[in-house]
Amino acid sequence: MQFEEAKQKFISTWGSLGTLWGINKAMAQIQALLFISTAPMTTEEIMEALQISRGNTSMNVRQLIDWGIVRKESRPGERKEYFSTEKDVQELARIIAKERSRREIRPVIKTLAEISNITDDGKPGTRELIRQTKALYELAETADNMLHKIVNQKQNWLTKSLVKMIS
Amino acid sequence: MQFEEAKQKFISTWGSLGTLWGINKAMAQIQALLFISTAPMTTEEIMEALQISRGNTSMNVRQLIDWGIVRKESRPGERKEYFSTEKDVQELARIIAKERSRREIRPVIKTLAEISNITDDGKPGTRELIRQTKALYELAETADNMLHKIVNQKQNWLTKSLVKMIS
DNA sequence: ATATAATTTCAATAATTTTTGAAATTTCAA
DNA sequence: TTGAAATTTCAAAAATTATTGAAATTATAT
Repeated sequence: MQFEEAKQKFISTWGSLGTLWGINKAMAQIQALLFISTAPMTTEEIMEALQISRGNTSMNVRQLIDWGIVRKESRPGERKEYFSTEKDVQELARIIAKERSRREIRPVIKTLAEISNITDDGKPGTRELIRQTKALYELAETADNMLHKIVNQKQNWLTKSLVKMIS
Repeated sequence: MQFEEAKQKFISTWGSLGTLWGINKAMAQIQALLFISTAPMTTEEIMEALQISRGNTSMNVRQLIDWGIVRKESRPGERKEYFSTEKDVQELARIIAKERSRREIRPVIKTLAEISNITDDGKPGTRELIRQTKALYELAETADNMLHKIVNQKQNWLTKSLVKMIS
């Protein structure tokens, strides 16, 4: 496999993986492109590399900036903007985990808490609803906390010491 | 909030959360419905409760069975089938984690390994591609292993002892 | 074995999501 | 300031994904 092929493969793999962390294909592909780029890129260059429109590029780059994954930089004497992504995978994981939690997990946990707190009228249906939503609530809460603990770990968890620890 | 409202809210919340674990809305809603049901349900009852078509119900129930989350049971003297879901949240989490890993994470890890193993021709672009895909590969591999370790934990990880452990 | 209830399949349709592209707006070098 | 380059916006179009419903198939109580 040559460079160009490998590069395309990486971009498309990462792009289709977008769903896994809750973003769309173009957004994930832009991030992938910047992630393996040796220098910040302009809108024009991104459009060219991924064969997508200006509007699409603009909207998705903006979203990546909202997520805190991409940074904008300007160069003196030049009007156009240059974009680059967070290059450290651990920091990337930390940002993604935090954002997904905030955008999707926390709201669900909140709703589960509300539902599991309805008044128990003693009917079996109500009982089961309360019991099961409570169980889900606890699971979600624990998982979410655990995720934060792991990604915020100062020491490098890639060293696998953490994995060994919980084995 | 009354039972009916709470029930609908739970089904729709869980349904929209489907994307988080990679399944579609109808599939997630059926699972939600069964999860808080006090007894196994027939196709007819699911259709009625969720207001969806027979075909849709059939396909999504089958998919849930493929995932190993729903079980079919038949009763002597009755031709129709009854469906029920795994009721234990930890077991549910275990199944979902295992399936998502197998279906989506492992294939991506495999691709990342392939890409990071292309021959280094010394060009900066190639260097960066290799460096970054390797870093992602290691992160993904570690995270995937960790996930398995956690959900397969025999002792109840909801007790938060595990969370405390890695704090 | 048969009749029929139950389930599955799948082409057609609907709903949703993504992308485009051109007009409107903003930005900043000169 | 000015004006052109750059960016953003957003309605329309395209692409994708989900759902329907009726015909075909399967399963089983009698």
